Formats: sequence, structure tokens, C-alpha cells
Amino acid sequence: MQSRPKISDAEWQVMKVLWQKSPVTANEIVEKLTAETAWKPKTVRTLISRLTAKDAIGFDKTGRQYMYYPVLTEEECVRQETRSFMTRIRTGALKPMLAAFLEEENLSQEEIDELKCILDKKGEK
Amino acid sequence: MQSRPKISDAEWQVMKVLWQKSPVTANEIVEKLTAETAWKPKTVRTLISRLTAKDAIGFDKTGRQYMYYPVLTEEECVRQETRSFMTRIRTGALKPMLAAFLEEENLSQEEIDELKCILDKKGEK
DNA sequence: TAACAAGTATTACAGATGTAATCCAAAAGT
DNA sequence: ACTTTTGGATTACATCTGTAATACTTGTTA
Repeated sequence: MQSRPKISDAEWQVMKVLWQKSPVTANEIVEKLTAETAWKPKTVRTLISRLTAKDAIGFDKTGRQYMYYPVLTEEECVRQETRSFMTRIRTGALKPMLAAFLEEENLSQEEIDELKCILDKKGEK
Repeated sequence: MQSRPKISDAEWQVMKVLWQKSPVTANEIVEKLTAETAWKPKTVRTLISRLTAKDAIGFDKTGRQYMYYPVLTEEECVRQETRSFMTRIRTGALKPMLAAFLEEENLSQEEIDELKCILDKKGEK
């Protein structure tokens, strides 16, 4: 069971590692994250455990070590986050919110063009 | 003290009420929110208390009732949320994320046009 | 002025989260 | 085979959140 388990901030870090490359051992995850963050190895282990408990990631036991892989895709999770972000932010008018959002981001010219392209497609449909 | 207190999901609902209109009495907030949500009046009171504790909102005591008003502006809060949303989501490439983001939203034609307008302005500058 | 009503403040309590440490079992080395 | 190591499972614990209920104060009313 797990329609849409909530992934916490810290857990997201682990998901991101697995989305980049999988399957990997717990140790590989630990190495990456202890390098990027200030977490102790045990902390990362805890996050991994919680994610498996939530069925957000899975593993195959190949001998002593487990090989972890993501169960939830990055797509779904981004979608999920987007939804909760939007409901949180939105007061009614979408525009001021998105304006602030876009202001906040330092978009490159290419990114801007790509976004316009996406919007065009949505527009004509 | 409060550089950037974290506003929880439930607390955001209260902030949104105050951003729409302020100052208001606790009762007005309670009425709005018990109508929109399934919360009991006491629950809303708790949220109000926590927000004052965080200095996210303030009040003037006029007699026995307090008049509440937001201390943090909607702008700052949206910016804040945007930032944490982006750092959470972002793996490196902005595009796939924003694509999913825009896909997810059901934008009206007008909204699409407005966004393109915002993008244009960013683009030319 | 005493009792009441209406707001505010305090307390409650379970589950999520951040951040680990300790315990246990099996693999690996001696 | 016994001990050491190592990785996974269990336990820890404070804070934050969701969701309220109870207690306390002080205007208001009889």
C-alpha cells in the first residue's frame, strides 16, 4: 500500500541520488550524501529505511548488501510536489504568484525560450 | 527574532486569510477557515497562536479582542516557498522540472498569455 | 457586585521529521 | 570454528505539525 507517501525534505536528497543512478548500494548513497551534506552515515541509513518503509524505494538483496532503486519516479514526485506547492501558495490569482516565482528564478535565455515554447503548445491545444 | 520562520501548511491557510484582509479579529479568521476547511475553531486558534509566536503575524489589543495582521508579506513568503520548492525539486536541469510544473497546472488561455508576457520581459532585459 | 460569557493562554497528544546511536546477524578473515 | 567486521534493523529523542480540549481573564450583564 502507498498511494502517495509524503517524502520529506531530507528524504528527497536520497531520492535524488537514486534517480541519478540506480541500483546502488547503501554505501554509495551514504558516500554521496555525506559529501554533499553534513549528515552522519547513520542518518543517511535512517532516511533509506524510512523510504523503504514508505515503499518509495526498493531493494534487491544480492548477498550481504542490498541494491537500492527508486520505486517512485522523479516525474511523479515532481508532480506531487508541484501540486502541494501550488495549493499552498495560491490565494486565488495565479499571476502574481507565478510572477514572483519566475522573478525568483534566474532563467537563462534558452530556458526562457523553452518555457515560451511549452506555453505555446499548451495555448494552441 | 525571526529571520525566516517556517510556515506550515495549515498555518499558510491563516496567512492567506490575513493577506486578503487585515486587520481582522480571531473570530473572523475562524469563521472563514471553519467554512473552508474541516477545522474546529480551537484548531484555528492554535494556528493563530503559533503564528504570533513565530512573529509571522501580529496583533493590536483593542479591548478584549485582538486585531490580527500579517507581519510577513505574501511576497516574502511566496519567495521563500519558491526557493525551498526549487531546491527540493531541482536535480540539476531546470527544464524538465518546469515542464512538469507547467503541465501539471491547468492554465487558462489568459494565464498562458500573461506568463508569456512575463517571460518576454525577462527575456529582453 | 456577582455571575456569566467570550476571548486568550496553556496543555495535550499522536505522528512526522531531523539526527543519530546501539543492537544483531551474517560474511569474512584468521 | 571463532572472532571481527560490516551492513541492516531497532531504538532514541527533541522539535514540529495537525488537531484539539481545558483553564484562565476580563469585559459584560443581571
